[in-house]
Amino acid sequence: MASNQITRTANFSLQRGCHECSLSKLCIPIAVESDQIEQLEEIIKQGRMLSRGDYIFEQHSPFKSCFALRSGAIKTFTLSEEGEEQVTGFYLPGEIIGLDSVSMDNYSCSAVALERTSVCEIPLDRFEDLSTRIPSLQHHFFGLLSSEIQQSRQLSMLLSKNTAEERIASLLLSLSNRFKRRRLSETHFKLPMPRSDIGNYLGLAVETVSRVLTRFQNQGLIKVQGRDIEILDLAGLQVLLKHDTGCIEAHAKAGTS
Amino acid sequence: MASNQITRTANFSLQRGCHECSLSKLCIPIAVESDQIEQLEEIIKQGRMLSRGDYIFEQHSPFKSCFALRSGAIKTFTLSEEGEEQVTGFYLPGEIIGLDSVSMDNYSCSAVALERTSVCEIPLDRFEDLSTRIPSLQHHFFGLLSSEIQQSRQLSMLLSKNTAEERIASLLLSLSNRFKRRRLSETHFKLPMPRSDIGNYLGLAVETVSRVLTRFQNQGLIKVQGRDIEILDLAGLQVLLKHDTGCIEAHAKAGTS
DNA sequence: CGTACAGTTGAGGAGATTCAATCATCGTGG
DNA sequence: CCACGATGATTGAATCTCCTCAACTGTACG
Repeated sequence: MASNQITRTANFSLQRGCHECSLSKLCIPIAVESDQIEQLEEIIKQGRMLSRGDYIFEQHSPFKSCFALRSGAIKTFTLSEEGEEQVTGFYLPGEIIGLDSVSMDNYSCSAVALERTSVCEIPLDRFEDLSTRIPSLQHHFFGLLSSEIQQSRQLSMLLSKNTAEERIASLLLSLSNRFKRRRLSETHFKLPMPRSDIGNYLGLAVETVSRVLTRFQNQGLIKVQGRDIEILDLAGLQVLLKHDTGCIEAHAKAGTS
Repeated sequence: MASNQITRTANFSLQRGCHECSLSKLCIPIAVESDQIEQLEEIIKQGRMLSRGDYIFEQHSPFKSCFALRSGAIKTFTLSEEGEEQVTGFYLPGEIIGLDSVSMDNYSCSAVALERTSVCEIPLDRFEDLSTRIPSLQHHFFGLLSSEIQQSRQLSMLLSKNTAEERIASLLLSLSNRFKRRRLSETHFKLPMPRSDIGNYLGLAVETVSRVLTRFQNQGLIKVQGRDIEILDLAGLQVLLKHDTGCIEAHAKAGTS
């Protein structure tokens, strides 16, 4: 059971709170004045640690909270009746998961850690309450939800119109951008997910993902070594997507407005 | 210019307000007490009429309002740099458009009437303001945005995993459900959009849409006569989608929670 | 009544999938 | 510490679905 896995890893604070968090300029705190940040900290449960494979929440279980990702990486997915998995998103630090289940009774997907990960819990009833008192917070949250819609739309567009190469280029560039935003290298990073998850997410067979990556390598666009990716020709990848405006951001998840 | 088309059709009230609107149980009013409904009416501009081809708003123009669809039908779409159209959604009475642009500076897509249509305008700054005073309204709007995310996710899943037949079956069933919700026939209706828009939306060539529809007809699932659709075997269509839970609702847009 | 436009139908081709086999990598236990 | 199994990743060959191109038919509207 997932719930066991969650409780197995103790709840302890990595840091004292949002005001000291290195991600505060990417995450929710960006929406509130510094003198209101303690009200935010009051409702947010800090830094739960998770190991790879641990569930943050499970599809169909009662919805209570969204989660802000502090470190690590998370994938969300749904299971069909036949138990087939469908990956719906990858999330990196500073991004928020569970937005698609807000004000639903149950989570519409499961979330699982792809590596050692820590998250902050945002109980939504208390957050809604706080939002009515801090209009800028409400405004920000509307924006988060809205941009999540837009990003999901762009994913749909990517899936409906673009080839395998374009889809994978798009994902690589999205990851690159998101690493860059955190002041990490935009050209050299490690994929947090296996090929199978990439394929599942992008509507491609694992084999196709593999083939495209080696093709990119042969073209001198990237250098692949397992999950280690080095982008040699950023512009070259971008050219592949020139068709669809903004699809570079298609997988970038909530976090900035 | 689209703005000309908008002003060309005069702004006049079809009905006095939300409290008399036949869609009040599908639309925003469902979220507020009857004694608060006048506060809602105060900020909502009623019943602007539009002809086929008229724009409700245009991509990249400044975002101000969302719109509730009162009658008719609307499609939303984006244009790529090369001017290629990408249909992002179809909307029917009781549903709300513009949610993907909330708290953005500009609309992220254009919205155009597919037939004679009337809409109610919801200026978002005033709506946000009202939301802080009516928590149930804020809660409802969070829910609207959230379910829009979910529906967009389900569309992504549909596009990434399903065949042409499954996609089209899904759209037909979605329309059927949405007509049913408005107490119209769920088995006999008129498609508000041309085949090209269906194909564009579902990531299929027009020819494929046509072929699948005739195939469905030959299989006795439906009866097609141009845009006139009669579903002869509702269960049969549903069987085609048994794989993906919920994708029947994938195209159903915001309106109920 | 003819000109657009929307929709249908057919033939051929391309991209991605599936099936199958091989290779690499990582964590674990002997 | 190395061998081993398991999982992840790669590569090849055959197949299939859907797209493209093309021609044709039907329909709406001036």
